[in-house]
Amino acid sequence: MTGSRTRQQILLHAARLFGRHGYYGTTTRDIADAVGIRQPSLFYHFSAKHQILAELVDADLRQTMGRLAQAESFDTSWAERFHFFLAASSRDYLTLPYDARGYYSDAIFTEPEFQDQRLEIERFHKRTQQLVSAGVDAGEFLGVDPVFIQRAITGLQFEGMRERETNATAPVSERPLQLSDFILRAVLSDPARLGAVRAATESRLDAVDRG
Amino acid sequence: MTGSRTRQQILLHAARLFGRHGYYGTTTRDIADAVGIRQPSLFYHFSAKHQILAELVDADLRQTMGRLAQAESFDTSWAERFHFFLAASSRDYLTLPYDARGYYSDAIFTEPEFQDQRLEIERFHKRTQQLVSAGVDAGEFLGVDPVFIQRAITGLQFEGMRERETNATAPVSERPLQLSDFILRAVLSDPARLGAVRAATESRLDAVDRG
DNA sequence: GTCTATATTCCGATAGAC
DNA sequence: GTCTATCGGAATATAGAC
Repeated sequence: MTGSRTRQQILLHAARLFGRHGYYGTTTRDIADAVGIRQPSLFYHFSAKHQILAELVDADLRQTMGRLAQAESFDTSWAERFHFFLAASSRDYLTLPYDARGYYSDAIFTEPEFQDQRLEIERFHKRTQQLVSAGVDAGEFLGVDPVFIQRAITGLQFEGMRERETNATAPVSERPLQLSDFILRAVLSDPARLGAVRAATESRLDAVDRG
Repeated sequence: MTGSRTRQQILLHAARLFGRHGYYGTTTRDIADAVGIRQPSLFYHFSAKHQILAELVDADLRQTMGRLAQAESFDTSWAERFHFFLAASSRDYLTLPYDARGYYSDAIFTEPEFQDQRLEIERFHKRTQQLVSAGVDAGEFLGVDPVFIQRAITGLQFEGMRERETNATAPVSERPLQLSDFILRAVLSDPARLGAVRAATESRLDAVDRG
């Protein structure tokens, strides 16, 4: 993410405060205090409070959509594609200092100033549902409702974000594979495949890290 | 829930608005407009805005804790107890006109005026984790992290509440068993048991309905 | 780029008439 | 039990000095 050091600090602390107290529960004064500047100084870097959240969501959606494209590009089973996507995009919580994925279902995006984000989130949700549908059609997944699964992912990632922002001792490094294992166990027609699927994801994540 | 008709209308519309826009994103004027009264008239029925949310949470926690006690009282396997609790407490979304379960992880409860609710929610989370741990110790469940499972339930129910409040066409009647099946499939050591476990829950829910 | 000072709007809550 | 009128405080955002 580009911008001056102060600008990055604003994004970092805003993401953490939004995660703890929500968008409306966080004031521009709270953000400024966390950064160590006065409240009006925020408006030199951002034209409005909602621009801060919009930029956080845009950056995260770009990365998450990239993870989806990366997963789809693998020449492998739907189970491995899905598991990799879930683990990799969840793991991005760890490597990014801030993350707004948990807001993907938030009612905040019904506000007119967030229309661009709402439309992009809808596209992302649709593509996630298509990934699940493909696995169902191929017989790899049980006849689950793709909309339910997509909403389950959103709920689990929202809760994961909350856990990171509200619980300093959260064992966050285990969560990405816990989450992807949890969802795959719930949808796989043959749960015995999970061990191999997980191993494939681990080797792909290692490859991504090295290259 | 006791109280005059207007008081019940306030609780109903407040729950829906909190679900759509969050606690801070909902103003007392929004609630009053939905009920069809003027904003100060709210304060004849409730001494403060936070008393509205507190009452919603108290009523829901009473019911949910009752479901947990009911599930624990059954002389059966941990899988059947857990599945019944998840389906029954999720189904309460349908029979109650309003519900605040989705807020159980909300940062709002770190505010001092919600201390009572925070402590009761912590007790509820602990008991849920104990139910999962018992199933793990008995070998019925995989060696999952009870804290992760409890947070997963919270995330899934939060998303379920959001779906009900933001999507008028949501197929909400299927969600309770979808949710309990989803979680049980993810934790059962022997996934083949799910059919029987689900059947047991369905017959228990029928029995509960008949009295 | 950050500051002080302040405009403006909005929110929760109270007072008192009916 | 609901209303009109309004208070006090807090929130976002702007103006202009440094």
